[in-house]
Amino acid sequence: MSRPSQLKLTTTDHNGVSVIQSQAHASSSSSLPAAVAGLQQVPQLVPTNPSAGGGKALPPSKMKKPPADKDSEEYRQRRERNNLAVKKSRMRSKQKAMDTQQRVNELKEENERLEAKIKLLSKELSVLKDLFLEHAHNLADNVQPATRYAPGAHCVCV
Amino acid sequence: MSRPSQLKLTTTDHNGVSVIQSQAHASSSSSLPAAVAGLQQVPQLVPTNPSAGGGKALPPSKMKKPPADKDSEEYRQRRERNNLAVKKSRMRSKQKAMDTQQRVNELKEENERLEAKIKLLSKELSVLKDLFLEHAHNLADNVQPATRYAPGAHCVCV
DNA sequence: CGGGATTGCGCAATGG
DNA sequence: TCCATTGCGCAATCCC
Repeated sequence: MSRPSQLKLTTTDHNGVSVIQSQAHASSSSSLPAAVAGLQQVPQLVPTNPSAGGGKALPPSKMKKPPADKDSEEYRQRRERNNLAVKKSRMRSKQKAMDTQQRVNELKEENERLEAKIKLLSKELSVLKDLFLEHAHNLADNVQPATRYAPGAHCVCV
Repeated sequence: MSRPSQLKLTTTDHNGVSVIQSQAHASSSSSLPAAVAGLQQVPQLVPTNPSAGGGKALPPSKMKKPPADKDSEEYRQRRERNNLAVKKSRMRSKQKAMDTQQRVNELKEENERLEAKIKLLSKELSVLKDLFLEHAHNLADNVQPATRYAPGAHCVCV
């Protein structure tokens, strides 16, 4: 049935969110080449949505998703891991795209090859048929002067 | 041409930047958590490096690069525009990828079609050639013994 | 419940 | 100057 997997999320975001970002730390970031983008994103209120709509069967587990303490060491670790995963995923995605593009090129080439072959075969066939025709005419002339083929008729022996 | 395009930004360690972004606003409806990504990025030090290395030809224009005043109205405007552009660009990118994939499928189909045709033509050609051989034999053997076709051979005149 | 893989998104640098 | 593209990080999900 329908897959509600994709939230719509009409983000008409006006984020006028107030944020406090204090982070005085020697981020152990993986020394990215361009630390250029040393940004940081500040999370916004995360709805600790406890009792969602139809929820009911779920045991009342604590459901704690603390505000992702940016200072937390574990947090940074998770972030770094994810960043890595993201990079990997994107690389593969890009690679796949390139592969697909290349496949197109290969197929196009192959296509040309095949078309050329078809052209060749067609020509060969044509020549052979003409030969046959001629032969047929000869036979007709010599053997049966009476039986004439109408113009355009062919004699194909199979 | 040395292009200092890539800032190195040796963030050796004091990356500890603390920023305070207070913009308490009646977040009115925007508090919508559903706006899952209502984040904000905090910029990092942007080296307002005025006296760069080899620069020289450029007229001493004001060279104003205010560290992106987040509060600036114009800033927000630019950001929003860019976000829009980004979204658009990504959409096109994705679309292109899908198109490419579809192209692969089409080409594959076309290929099969062509190969089938080749097979057909080849067969036709083969038959015709055999016929030729047959006739050649007949002629060579003699000019008399009428039907002397090999078992299975046919002579069809059309 | 954990953890990598994806995905949508915003920011900034850069290209045109 | 503006838009387009691209690399990157964050967070929410998806999916084992």
